[in-house]
Amino acid sequence: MYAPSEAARRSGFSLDTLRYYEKIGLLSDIGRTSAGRRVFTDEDLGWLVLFRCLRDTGMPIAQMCRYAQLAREGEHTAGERKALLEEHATRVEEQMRLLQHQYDHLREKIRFYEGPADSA
Amino acid sequence: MYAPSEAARRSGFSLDTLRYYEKIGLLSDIGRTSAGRRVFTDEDLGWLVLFRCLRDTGMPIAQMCRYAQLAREGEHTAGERKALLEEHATRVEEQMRLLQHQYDHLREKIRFYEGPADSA
DNA sequence: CTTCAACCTGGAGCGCACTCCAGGTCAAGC
DNA sequence: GCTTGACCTGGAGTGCGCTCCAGGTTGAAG
Repeated sequence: MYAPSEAARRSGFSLDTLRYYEKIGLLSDIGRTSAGRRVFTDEDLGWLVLFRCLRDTGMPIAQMCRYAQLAREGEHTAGERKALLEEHATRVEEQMRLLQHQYDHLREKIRFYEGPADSA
Repeated sequence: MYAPSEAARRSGFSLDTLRYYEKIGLLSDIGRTSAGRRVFTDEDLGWLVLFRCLRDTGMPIAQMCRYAQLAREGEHTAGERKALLEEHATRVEEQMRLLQHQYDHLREKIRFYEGPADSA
């Protein structure tokens, strides 16, 4: 059981972002104290860790919502969920290749500044 | 000498983006025909390739503007420009590490769907 | 000579993912 | 019992990087 600030700290999302994620239905069934304050469980934290992973790899929020929705629908959507993650992983691989490629370019550009004269 | 559409095709930026880059001063001194149409040189294309590289690696436009401004100021800013690129390269390395890390997480998550039962 | 696609301008609009704000509630420590 | 700070809500605002639009011009092809 974690207070909002603790959940924010552990997940790396801001308090506002946690509230936002609940508002748009990405997080659901977040517990509340009698006074209405949110209480995050370890399971909620697990979701947040997943969302962190998906966001850091560039998945749009709409797609995360879709994944979360599927998970709520039950075990029979496991195949679809897996497919969704695999498609995403493929896109991430593409992204990594591009990033590596452009990084190499960048390093080459920097080398121009080390050797002979250059401009631009 | 390239027409706008050709420059767009070769650089991977849209026509609107090329115009936008000129408007904000990222591109400057783009040639014009007597009728006012843009004419891109090989040097301009070289800049666009660099901008493509920097954008793809996540550099904010403001920083690219700063780099372009330095280049316009002359050879004596070479050190500063190099430093700017190196700092950026360092951030890109960080980004690559994070991406790889989260990609590994993602692959692990996918493996859960392959083996025993799982949810979430 | 007409047509049509490519181009021009200034400025408005958009999509995304938050982020901030005002005004209010509540719990714990002094 | 009062202060303080973490929390609540609904809704407005922000920053980034484009993207689109209206209304007009140009120039090569048929």
